[in-house]
Formats: sequence, structure tokens, C-alpha cells
Amino acid sequence: MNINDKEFVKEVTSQAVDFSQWYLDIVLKTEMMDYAPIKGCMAIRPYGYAIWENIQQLLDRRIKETGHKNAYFPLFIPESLLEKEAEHVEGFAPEVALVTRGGNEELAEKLVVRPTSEAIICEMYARWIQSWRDLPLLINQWCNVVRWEKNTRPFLRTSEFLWQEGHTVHATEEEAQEETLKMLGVYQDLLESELAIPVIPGQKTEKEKFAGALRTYTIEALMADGKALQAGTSHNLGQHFAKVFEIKFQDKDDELKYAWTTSWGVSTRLIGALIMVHGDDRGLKLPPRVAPIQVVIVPIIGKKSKDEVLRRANEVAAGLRSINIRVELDDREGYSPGWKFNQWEMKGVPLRLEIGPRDLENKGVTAVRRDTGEKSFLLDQDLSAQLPLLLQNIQDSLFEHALKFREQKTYRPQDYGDFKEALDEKKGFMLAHWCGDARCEEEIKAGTKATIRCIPFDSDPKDKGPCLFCQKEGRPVYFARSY
RNA sequence: CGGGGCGUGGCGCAGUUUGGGAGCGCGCCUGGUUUGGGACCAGGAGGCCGCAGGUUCAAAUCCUGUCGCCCCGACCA
Repeated sequence: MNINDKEFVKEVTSQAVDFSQWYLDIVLKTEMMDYAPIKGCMAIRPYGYAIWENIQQLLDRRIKETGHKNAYFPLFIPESLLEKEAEHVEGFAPEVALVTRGGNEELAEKLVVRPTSEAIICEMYARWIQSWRDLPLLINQWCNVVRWEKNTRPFLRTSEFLWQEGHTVHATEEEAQEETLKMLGVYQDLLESELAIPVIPGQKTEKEKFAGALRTYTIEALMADGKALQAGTSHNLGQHFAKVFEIKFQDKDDELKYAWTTSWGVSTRLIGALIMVHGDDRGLKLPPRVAPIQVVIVPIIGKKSKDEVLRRANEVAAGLRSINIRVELDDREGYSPGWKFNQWEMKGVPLRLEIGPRDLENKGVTAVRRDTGEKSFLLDQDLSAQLPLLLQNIQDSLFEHALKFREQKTYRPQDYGDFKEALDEKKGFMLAHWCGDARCEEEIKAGTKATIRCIPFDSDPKDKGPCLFCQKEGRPVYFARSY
């Protein structure tokens, strides 16, 4: 039997049996999170939080490199502020948590727990901006937000979640648009080069756009069960918020003008994406760039060789640390090597090194990849040169694997019947023409539960065809059932 | 908010039909033997059976209510 076919992890439901249960088993058993005693809320445990910290670090660097600064705004938003932008309040009202009391007193004005911070931030921006010289204003904040969700799932949709939200102000529409697309590009780069998740960037339809936005852009990823996940969004807010919050500036031509704002965010949902894009029946498969532990060393301790093996294992660990590899030496006693192998595979550690008497004799270590199960023997003298390459190789092949999967799962249905059949039987993305009419979009959703994930940027302008629903001429868009 | 399911040591469950000892497996603790794909032996700790009422000589079990969680749908990062 091939090692990959053996059922090592008995506690985890198979993806094929019940994908949703598989997901829940994984997040609990790898100790990424635990349910908290509040509906829809979770405790993010150290192993899950370490992934978030890695994502934060990789993204924060990019946010700063593109000229943004971090700041922090209040958790509470006076209800009247949230209500200023009509579409915005309509979009978020059903899911806000309200604070009505402070201490022993009823509040004169109720406070919304931020579901997103446009309102409070724009309120502050109006005070800070007077001249074109104050622009662009480029700020990001890392924080938690609360949305009272009816249907929650760990990491994918929780009542409270962690994210970053960038909020920028510009003098011109063109600049705001450029910013909106630039940050979408940053997200795409983050996902593809760090999380090894290929995404489709594009624009959201009117129906799917952010409440209060002029235009919303998105990166869409495909999960292993064929459902799409919105992994990040970037909004051109036009002058909607500037007008209601009075963000005005005096331009070079002396005229007082309303500014243009944008906002963009990604959340802890990305952790859910990592799990569902790369994971398999044996557990997580973490890309080395975000894995809390990149290399785990499992010493094979025999009675006679114990001291020698442990000494060598410690040496190897120290050597890897010195070249900035995140390494863990699992020298726990009382667990057999086989048990540890399974444990660390479930936790998705990209590479395992086994060091036992045989390896000592051969002056090397045995390396086993989590993604392919491939075993190799590395000489001690080659370790510091080989391991970074091996990790990069794993990173690349995870991305390639996910990309190939997405390509195989992207169909071009001929007609509506074909579309419905493919959705049910093959799942995945359906690239089909759409006339642009919201009514067709609505009908398709009602009939199939599939939504337009995005209008992709990269489609050929000459690619025209009959709308999936009404047959009028349209352009290609991605449909899918989604999380 | 609709439909379904579940609440019994840390986890997974049996026991509830037909009321009367709170049990099993895993995990945990101690000691010993082990260690190249989830080791073994011996001893041990741990639960007012989600909560509140009620029926009864007696309730995990029957009745009423209530709370929570999970899954699937309608709405959303």
C-alpha cells in the first residue's frame, strides 16, 4: 500500500464523506481554535494565531511598502454616525451589535460595535483634512470587528473576527481608483506568493458590492470542495462617504472639493482558505511561508543511541534556527515516533526530519515532505543549503497543485442547462457570459444558488457571447456557489 | 429566521424505549519496559448526566419549560 493511501489519522472525517465535518475536525484537532461560550465566537489558539501573525507580518510589510501607516480607531461607533450613509447602514444594520448601557446608566446615544470602520474613520478624517496638501491620506488599522451573523463557521464566518482595514483619502477619482486596484494587487500577491493560493481578481457586480461603495473589487479563490471563497476586497467608495461626513479640501485651484475615499480588507478568513485549499484527509498542509513550524525534527531514540541522537538533533535544530528556519524539535518522551509523525502531519508542518541511529551512521537526516510524502536522505553538510530550497520547492508545488486544481475545476458551460448540471456534478467555477442585467443575475442565483463571484480583469474584450440566462450579448464572468 | 441533530469525566460514545448500581474506549497522572509510521504492563485521578421546575419511595431515564451548541437553507469578510 502506498503510504499516502493509508489511513493514519482516524479522528479526522474524510473530505469525501463530509467536507464540512472534515473542516471542523481539522480546526479543532490541530488546536487552531476552540469554540468559546458565545454564539459564533471562537478562541484562536496559539497554533492558529501563529498563522495569523505570519500573515499579518507579511501583509503589514506590504501595506507599509505601499506608503500606508498604521493607526487605531475606536471599537464603538455612535449609532448616528453609522446611519449617515444610507446604503451603508442598510447593509450593516441587520448584523450590528448595539451597546445600550454603560455601567449603571442607559446611554443617551446607543453605540454600535464596529462591523467595519468607515463611519468612525471618515468622521475623524473630516477633521484632519483641509488642503490638497493633506492628501493622499493613507491609513490602515489592524483590529477586530463584530457582525452578528446567523450562520457561523470557524474562521470563515464568525461573529467577531480579526482583520485589517485600510482607509484612504484622495484628491481625485483617478487616484482613488488607482489605490483601490493597487491594494487588490497587494492582496493577490500576498495570497499567491505567501499563502500559495491562486486567485481570480475582478470586479463585483452591483448586487454583490460593498454597502456604500461605488465599485468593489475582489480576489476569489476556489476551495477543495469546489466552492468559491471571497478572500479579500477593495472598494472605491467614490465620494459617498466624503459627502456625508464632509471630507472636503481646498484644491490647488482654490476650490473646495469633496475627497475620494477607498477601503480594503482581508481577515482571519484567510486561515480558513489555507485549510480548505491545501488540506487533505490527513490534515493541514501549510505553505512554508506562513507555517508556524516549517521543519519538525523527530528524533528516533533507541536505548543505546539516546544521548547521541538527541545531541545531534539539537545541533541540527540550532543550525536551522541560525538560518531563520522555524524549527521545532519534538523530543517528548512517551510518544512513539509514529505517533509524532501523524500528529505533525495533521498539523500541516511542511517538512519533517527524522534523526535516528541509522542517520547518525550515514552522517545525515531523513527528510519527509508533507505535501507529497516523498522521503529523501540529506547529508549533514548539505542541510543548510538544501533545506531552504526544499521549503521553497514545497511552497511552489503547493501553489502549482492548487492552480492546476482550479483550472481543472473551471468549466465553460454551453448553456443554462449545461451550467446547472456542471454546478451540481462538477462544482467549481463556471466561466459564462452575462449580459450585465441584475435580473438575470438574480434569476440564476434563485435557480442554482450560484452567484457571480466576479467580472474578471483578464478576459479578452473580444470574448462576447449570449448571456447564460437571457441570451443577449454579454461578457464572461465567474459564477460559483460560495462560502 | 425556518428545517434537522446533539447536550452523560478532557474527547468520542453506551445507558433513556421498560425509573432502582454512572459505565466503556481514547486521553490524563504515577512507576517500569519501549521507541525508523498512532507501543506495552501495572496502579490511579476525574462526572451534582446542560439548566430549572414537576411526577415518584426513588429520575441520566417520565412530564413541562428553558438555555446552549452543531449541521443544512434564506442574509453576509
